[in-house]
Amino acid sequence: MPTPSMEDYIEQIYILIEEKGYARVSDIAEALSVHPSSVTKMVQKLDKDEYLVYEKYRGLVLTAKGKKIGKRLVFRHDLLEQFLKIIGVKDENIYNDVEGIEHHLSWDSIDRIGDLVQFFEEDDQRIEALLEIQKRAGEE
Amino acid sequence: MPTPSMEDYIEQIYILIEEKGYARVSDIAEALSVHPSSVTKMVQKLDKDEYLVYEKYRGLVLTAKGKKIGKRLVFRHDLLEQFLKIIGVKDENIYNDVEGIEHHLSWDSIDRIGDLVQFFEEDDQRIEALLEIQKRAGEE
DNA sequence: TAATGAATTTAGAACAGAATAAATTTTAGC
DNA sequence: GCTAAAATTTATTCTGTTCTAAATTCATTA
Repeated sequence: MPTPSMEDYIEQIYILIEEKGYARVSDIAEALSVHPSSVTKMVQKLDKDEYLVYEKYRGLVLTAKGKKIGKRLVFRHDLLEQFLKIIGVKDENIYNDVEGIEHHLSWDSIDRIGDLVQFFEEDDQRIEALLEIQKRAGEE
Repeated sequence: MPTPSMEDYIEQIYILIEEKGYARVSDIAEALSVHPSSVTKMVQKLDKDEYLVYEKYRGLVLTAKGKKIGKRLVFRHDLLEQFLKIIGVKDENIYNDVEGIEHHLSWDSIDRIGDLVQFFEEDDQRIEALLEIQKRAGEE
Protein backbone atom coordinates (compact mmCIF):
# COMPACT_ATOMS: atom_id res chain seq x y z
CA MET A 1 0.00 0.00 0.00
CA PRO A 2 1.34 3.41 -0.94
CA THR A 3 1.50 6.09 1.75
CA PRO A 4 -0.42 9.36 1.26
CA SER A 5 2.74 11.03 0.06
CA MET A 6 3.45 8.26 -2.40
CA GLU A 7 -0.09 8.58 -3.68
CA ASP A 8 0.45 12.28 -4.31
CA TYR A 9 3.45 11.54 -6.45
CA ILE A 10 1.84 8.67 -8.38
CA GLU A 11 -1.24 10.76 -9.05
CA GLN A 12 0.73 13.75 -10.23
CA ILE A 13 3.03 11.66 -12.40
CA TYR A 14 0.01 10.03 -13.98
CA ILE A 15 -1.49 13.43 -14.76
CA LEU A 16 1.73 14.80 -16.22
CA ILE A 17 2.21 11.79 -18.46
CA GLU A 18 -1.40 12.03 -19.58
CA GLU A 19 -0.99 15.72 -20.40
CA LYS A 20 2.46 15.86 -21.92
CA GLY A 21 3.57 12.31 -22.48
CA TYR A 22 6.32 12.40 -19.89
CA ALA A 23 7.02 13.57 -16.35
CA ARG A 24 10.30 15.27 -15.54
CA VAL A 25 11.65 15.59 -12.04
CA SER A 26 11.35 19.34 -12.19
CA ASP A 27 7.74 19.22 -13.40
CA ILE A 28 6.78 16.90 -10.57
CA ALA A 29 8.58 19.10 -8.07
CA GLU A 30 6.80 22.18 -9.31
CA ALA A 31 3.38 20.54 -9.36
CA LEU A 32 3.74 19.26 -5.82
CA SER A 33 5.58 22.27 -4.45
CA VAL A 34 8.55 20.31 -3.23
CA HIS A 35 12.23 20.48 -4.08
CA PRO A 36 13.63 18.39 -6.94
CA SER A 37 15.84 16.44 -4.57
CA SER A 38 12.73 15.26 -2.72
CA VAL A 39 11.29 14.06 -6.00
CA THR A 40 14.40 12.07 -6.81
CA LYS A 41 14.28 10.34 -3.47
CA MET A 42 10.61 9.48 -3.74
CA VAL A 43 10.95 8.31 -7.33
CA GLN A 44 13.65 5.91 -6.20
CA LYS A 45 11.27 4.50 -3.65
CA LEU A 46 8.44 4.21 -6.17
CA ASP A 47 10.81 2.35 -8.45
CA LYS A 48 11.76 -0.04 -5.67
CA ASP A 49 8.08 -0.68 -4.99
CA GLU A 50 7.48 -1.16 -8.68
CA TYR A 51 5.03 1.64 -9.32
CA LEU A 52 7.38 2.89 -12.01
CA VAL A 53 10.67 2.24 -13.72
CA TYR A 54 13.21 4.91 -13.11
CA GLU A 55 16.47 5.49 -14.91
CA LYS A 56 18.82 7.96 -13.30
CA TYR A 57 18.97 11.25 -15.19
CA ARG A 58 16.93 9.76 -18.00
CA GLY A 59 13.35 9.72 -16.77
CA LEU A 60 10.64 7.37 -15.65
CA VAL A 61 7.71 5.32 -16.90
CA LEU A 62 4.78 4.02 -14.90
CA THR A 63 4.44 0.25 -14.66
CA ALA A 64 1.07 -1.43 -15.25
CA LYS A 65 0.60 -1.39 -11.49
CA GLY A 66 1.49 2.30 -11.31
CA LYS A 67 -0.83 3.21 -14.16
CA LYS A 68 -3.72 1.31 -12.68
CA ILE A 69 -3.33 2.99 -9.33
CA GLY A 70 -2.67 6.39 -10.87
CA LYS A 71 -5.88 6.16 -12.82
CA ARG A 72 -7.92 5.36 -9.73
CA LEU A 73 -6.26 8.16 -7.79
CA VAL A 74 -7.09 10.70 -10.47
CA PHE A 75 -10.64 9.42 -10.65
CA ARG A 76 -10.96 9.74 -6.89
CA HIS A 77 -9.52 13.21 -6.88
CA ASP A 78 -11.86 14.40 -9.61
CA LEU A 79 -14.88 12.84 -7.94
CA LEU A 80 -14.14 14.58 -4.66
CA GLU A 81 -13.73 17.89 -6.45
CA GLN A 82 -17.05 17.37 -8.14
CA PHE A 83 -18.69 16.50 -4.85
CA LEU A 84 -17.45 19.57 -3.00
CA LYS A 85 -18.43 21.76 -5.92
CA ILE A 86 -21.95 20.38 -6.04
CA ILE A 87 -22.60 20.92 -2.36
CA GLY A 88 -21.47 24.52 -2.69
CA VAL A 89 -17.98 24.65 -1.20
CA LYS A 90 -16.14 27.77 -2.35
CA ASP A 91 -13.69 27.23 -5.21
CA GLU A 92 -10.85 28.62 -3.18
CA ASN A 93 -11.26 25.84 -0.63
CA ILE A 94 -11.90 22.91 -2.91
CA TYR A 95 -8.38 22.12 -4.01
CA ASN A 96 -6.84 22.10 -0.55
CA ASP A 97 -9.67 20.13 0.95
CA VAL A 98 -9.52 17.45 -1.73
CA GLU A 99 -5.76 17.31 -1.40
CA GLY A 100 -6.19 16.78 2.32
CA ILE A 101 -8.87 14.12 2.37
CA GLU A 102 -8.32 12.09 -0.79
CA HIS A 103 -5.80 9.75 0.81
CA HIS A 104 -7.94 9.02 3.82
CA LEU A 105 -11.20 7.68 2.49
CA SER A 106 -12.02 4.00 2.02
CA TRP A 107 -13.23 2.96 -1.41
CA ASP A 108 -16.54 2.27 0.24
CA SER A 109 -16.88 5.97 1.08
CA ILE A 110 -15.67 6.97 -2.36
CA ASP A 111 -18.32 4.78 -3.96
CA ARG A 112 -21.05 6.21 -1.74
CA ILE A 113 -19.94 9.74 -2.62
CA GLY A 114 -20.10 8.69 -6.26
CA ASP A 115 -23.72 7.68 -5.77
CA LEU A 116 -24.39 10.99 -4.10
CA VAL A 117 -22.98 12.95 -7.02
CA GLN A 118 -25.19 10.86 -9.29
CA PHE A 119 -28.14 11.65 -7.05
CA PHE A 120 -27.70 15.37 -7.51
CA GLU A 121 -26.88 15.21 -11.19
CA GLU A 122 -30.00 13.23 -11.92
CA ASP A 123 -32.44 15.90 -10.85
CA ASP A 124 -31.85 19.65 -10.66
CA GLN A 125 -34.60 20.06 -8.12
CA ARG A 126 -32.47 18.30 -5.57
CA ILE A 127 -29.74 20.87 -5.88
CA GLU A 128 -32.39 23.58 -5.73
CA ALA A 129 -33.68 22.17 -2.47
CA LEU A 130 -30.17 22.01 -1.06
CA LEU A 131 -29.52 25.62 -2.04
CA GLU A 132 -32.73 26.54 -0.28
CA ILE A 133 -31.49 24.96 2.93
CA GLN A 134 -28.18 26.76 2.58
CA LYS A 135 -29.95 30.08 2.16
CA ARG A 136 -32.00 29.37 5.25
CA ALA A 137 -28.97 28.30 7.28
CA GLY A 138 -27.03 31.34 6.16
CA GLU A 139 -29.69 33.72 7.42
CA GLU A 140 -29.70 32.45 10.98
CA MET B 1 -3.11 26.39 14.72
CA PRO B 2 -2.95 22.88 16.08
CA THR B 3 -1.55 20.14 13.85
CA PRO B 4 -3.76 17.14 12.99
CA SER B 5 -2.11 15.13 15.70
CA MET B 6 -2.64 17.87 18.26
CA GLU B 7 -6.29 18.00 17.22
CA ASP B 8 -6.63 14.29 17.85
CA TYR B 9 -5.36 14.72 21.36
CA ILE B 10 -7.45 17.79 22.15
CA GLU B 11 -10.56 16.13 20.82
CA GLN B 12 -9.99 12.94 22.77
CA ILE B 13 -9.16 14.79 25.96
CA TYR B 14 -12.33 16.82 25.58
CA ILE B 15 -14.39 13.65 25.18
CA LEU B 16 -12.80 11.93 28.17
CA ILE B 17 -13.37 14.93 30.41
CA GLU B 18 -16.94 15.16 29.20
CA GLU B 19 -17.51 11.47 29.94
CA LYS B 20 -15.62 10.95 33.16
CA GLY B 21 -14.66 14.35 34.47
CA TYR B 22 -10.94 13.84 33.91
CA ALA B 23 -8.45 12.52 31.37
CA ARG B 24 -5.54 10.41 32.54
CA VAL B 25 -2.45 9.85 30.43
CA SER B 26 -3.23 6.15 30.21
CA ASP B 27 -6.82 6.76 29.10
CA ILE B 28 -5.70 9.09 26.37
CA ALA B 29 -3.05 6.61 25.27
CA GLU B 30 -5.57 3.81 25.11
CA ALA B 31 -8.18 5.86 23.26
CA LEU B 32 -5.69 6.99 20.63
CA SER B 33 -3.76 3.72 20.42
CA VAL B 34 -0.44 5.28 21.24
CA HIS B 35 2.01 4.66 24.05
CA PRO B 36 1.75 6.64 27.28
CA SER B 37 5.14 8.22 26.73
CA SER B 38 3.86 9.72 23.49
CA VAL B 39 0.94 11.21 25.39
CA THR B 40 3.21 12.81 27.94
CA LYS B 41 5.24 14.45 25.23
CA MET B 42 2.22 15.78 23.39
CA VAL B 43 0.56 16.99 26.56
CA GLN B 44 3.66 19.01 27.31
CA LYS B 45 3.39 20.63 23.93
CA LEU B 46 -0.32 21.34 24.36
CA ASP B 47 0.49 22.95 27.71
CA LYS B 48 3.14 25.14 26.13
CA ASP B 49 0.62 26.21 23.47
CA GLU B 50 -1.95 26.87 26.17
CA TYR B 51 -4.60 24.40 25.12
CA LEU B 52 -4.42 22.92 28.60
CA VAL B 53 -2.68 23.21 31.93
CA TYR B 54 -0.56 20.23 32.75
CA GLU B 55 0.94 19.28 36.08
CA LYS B 56 3.47 16.50 36.00
CA TYR B 57 2.14 13.28 37.44
CA ARG B 58 -0.99 15.06 38.63
CA GLY B 59 -3.13 15.53 35.56
CA LEU B 60 -4.41 18.18 33.23
CA VAL B 61 -7.26 20.60 32.66
CA LEU B 62 -8.33 22.21 29.40
CA THR B 63 -8.04 25.98 29.20
CA ALA B 64 -10.90 28.08 27.83
CA LYS B 65 -9.11 28.00 24.49
CA GLY B 66 -8.73 24.22 24.67
CA LYS B 67 -12.36 23.69 25.59
CA LYS B 68 -13.62 25.89 22.82
CA ILE B 69 -11.55 24.09 20.22
CA GLY B 70 -12.31 20.67 21.69
CA LYS B 71 -16.00 21.34 21.43
CA ARG B 72 -15.75 22.29 17.77
CA LEU B 73 -13.61 19.26 17.01
CA VAL B 74 -16.12 16.90 18.59
CA PHE B 75 -18.94 18.59 16.74
CA ARG B 76 -17.06 18.21 13.48
CA HIS B 77 -16.27 14.58 14.15
CA ASP B 78 -19.88 13.75 14.97
CA LEU B 79 -21.17 15.57 11.92
CA LEU B 80 -18.84 13.65 9.62
CA GLU B 81 -19.89 10.37 11.19
CA GLN B 82 -23.50 11.29 10.64
CA PHE B 83 -22.81 12.22 7.04
CA LEU B 84 -21.06 8.97 6.17
CA LYS B 85 -23.76 7.00 7.91
CA ILE B 86 -26.52 8.73 5.98
CA ILE B 87 -24.96 8.12 2.61
CA GLY B 88 -24.61 4.45 3.43
CA VAL B 89 -20.95 3.89 4.24
CA LYS B 90 -20.45 0.65 6.16
CA ASP B 91 -20.11 1.03 9.92
CA GLU B 92 -16.77 -0.74 9.88
CA ASN B 93 -15.32 2.01 7.67
CA ILE B 94 -16.87 5.06 9.24
CA TYR B 95 -14.59 5.54 12.20
CA ASN B 96 -11.33 5.27 10.30
CA ASP B 97 -12.53 7.48 7.49
CA VAL B 98 -13.70 10.21 9.83
CA GLU B 99 -10.48 9.95 11.77
CA GLY B 100 -8.60 10.39 8.52
CA ILE B 101 -10.43 13.33 7.01
CA GLU B 102 -11.63 15.39 9.94
CA HIS B 103 -8.43 17.40 10.21
CA HIS B 104 -8.28 18.24 6.55
CA LEU B 105 -11.55 19.98 5.77
CA SER B 106 -12.10 23.72 5.80
CA TRP B 107 -14.98 24.97 7.91
CA ASP B 108 -16.61 25.96 4.67
CA SER B 109 -16.78 22.30 3.67
CA ILE B 110 -17.92 21.29 7.14
CA ASP B 111 -20.76 23.79 6.97
CA ARG B 112 -21.83 22.56 3.53
CA ILE B 113 -21.81 18.98 4.76
CA GLY B 114 -23.94 20.16 7.65
CA ASP B 115 -26.47 21.52 5.17
CA LEU B 116 -26.38 18.24 3.32
CA VAL B 117 -27.16 16.26 6.45
CA GLN B 118 -30.02 18.64 7.07
CA PHE B 119 -31.20 18.08 3.51
CA PHE B 120 -31.50 14.34 4.02
CA GLU B 121 -32.97 14.55 7.50
CA GLU B 122 -35.69 16.85 6.32
CA ASP B 123 -37.31 14.41 3.95
CA ASP B 124 -37.12 10.62 4.01
CA GLN B 125 -37.89 10.41 0.31
CA ARG B 126 -34.52 11.86 -0.44
CA ILE B 127 -32.76 9.02 1.31
CA GLU B 128 -35.07 6.60 -0.43
CA ALA B 129 -34.07 8.02 -3.79
CA LEU B 130 -30.41 7.77 -2.88
CA LEU B 131 -30.84 4.16 -1.83
CA GLU B 132 -32.47 3.52 -5.17
CA ILE B 133 -29.42 4.85 -6.99
CA GLN B 134 -27.16 2.73 -4.84
CA LYS B 135 -29.16 -0.37 -5.64
CA ARG B 136 -28.95 0.42 -9.31
CA ALA B 137 -25.21 1.09 -9.16
CA GLY B 138 -24.63 -2.10 -7.20
CA GLU B 139 -26.29 -4.20 -9.89
CA GLU B 140 -24.08 -3.06 -12.71
C1' DT C 1 33.84 19.14 -29.37
C1' DA C 2 34.50 22.01 -25.37
C1' DA C 3 32.39 25.00 -22.24
C1' DT C 4 28.58 26.71 -19.85
C1' DG C 5 24.21 26.58 -17.76
C1' DA C 6 20.32 23.71 -16.59
C1' DA C 7 18.65 19.62 -14.57
C1' DT C 8 19.34 15.99 -11.56
C1' DT C 9 21.35 13.39 -7.86
C1' DT C 10 23.78 12.58 -3.49
C1' DA C 11 24.82 13.33 1.20
C1' DG C 12 23.54 15.01 5.31
C1' DA C 13 20.50 17.42 8.51
C1' DA C 14 15.93 18.87 10.28
C1' DC C 15 11.42 17.94 11.96
C1' DA C 16 7.21 15.78 13.76
C1' DG C 17 5.37 12.06 15.79
C1' DA C 18 5.76 7.65 17.73
C1' DA C 19 8.29 3.65 20.05
C1' DT C 20 11.35 1.40 23.63
C1' DA C 21 13.58 1.02 27.85
C1' DA C 22 14.86 2.78 32.06
C1' DA C 23 13.97 5.91 35.85
C1' DT C 24 10.81 8.28 38.77
C1' DT C 25 6.61 9.22 41.21
C1' DT C 26 2.18 7.94 42.92
C1' DT C 27 -1.18 4.86 44.94
C1' DA C 28 -2.93 0.93 47.57
C1' DG C 29 -2.71 -2.74 50.71
C1' DC C 30 -0.96 -4.25 54.71
C1' DG D 1 4.31 4.43 57.46
C1' DC D 2 6.32 0.95 54.20
C1' DT D 3 6.49 -1.62 50.22
C1' DA D 4 4.91 -3.47 45.86
C1' DA D 5 2.49 -2.47 41.83
C1' DA D 6 0.74 0.86 38.70
C1' DA D 7 1.15 5.09 36.33
C1' DT D 8 3.93 8.48 34.47
C1' DT D 9 8.06 10.64 32.74
C1' DT D 10 12.67 10.98 30.63
C1' DA D 11 16.11 9.93 27.40
C1' DT D 12 17.03 8.00 23.31
C1' DT D 13 16.07 5.95 18.89
C1' DC D 14 13.39 5.25 14.63
C1' DT D 15 10.59 6.41 10.53
C1' DG D 16 9.00 9.07 6.82
C1' DT D 17 9.26 13.25 4.39
C1' DT D 18 11.30 17.34 3.41
C1' DC D 19 15.15 20.65 2.95
C1' DT D 20 19.98 22.57 1.89
C1' DA D 21 24.24 22.40 -0.21
C1' DA D 22 27.41 20.30 -2.98
C1' DA D 23 28.50 17.14 -6.69
C1' DT D 24 27.37 15.09 -10.98
C1' DT D 25 25.36 14.55 -15.46
C1' DC D 26 23.08 16.30 -19.43
C1' DA D 27 22.06 19.48 -23.27
C1' DT D 28 23.08 23.51 -26.06
C1' DT D 29 25.66 26.29 -28.70
C1' DA D 30 29.45 28.42 -30.26
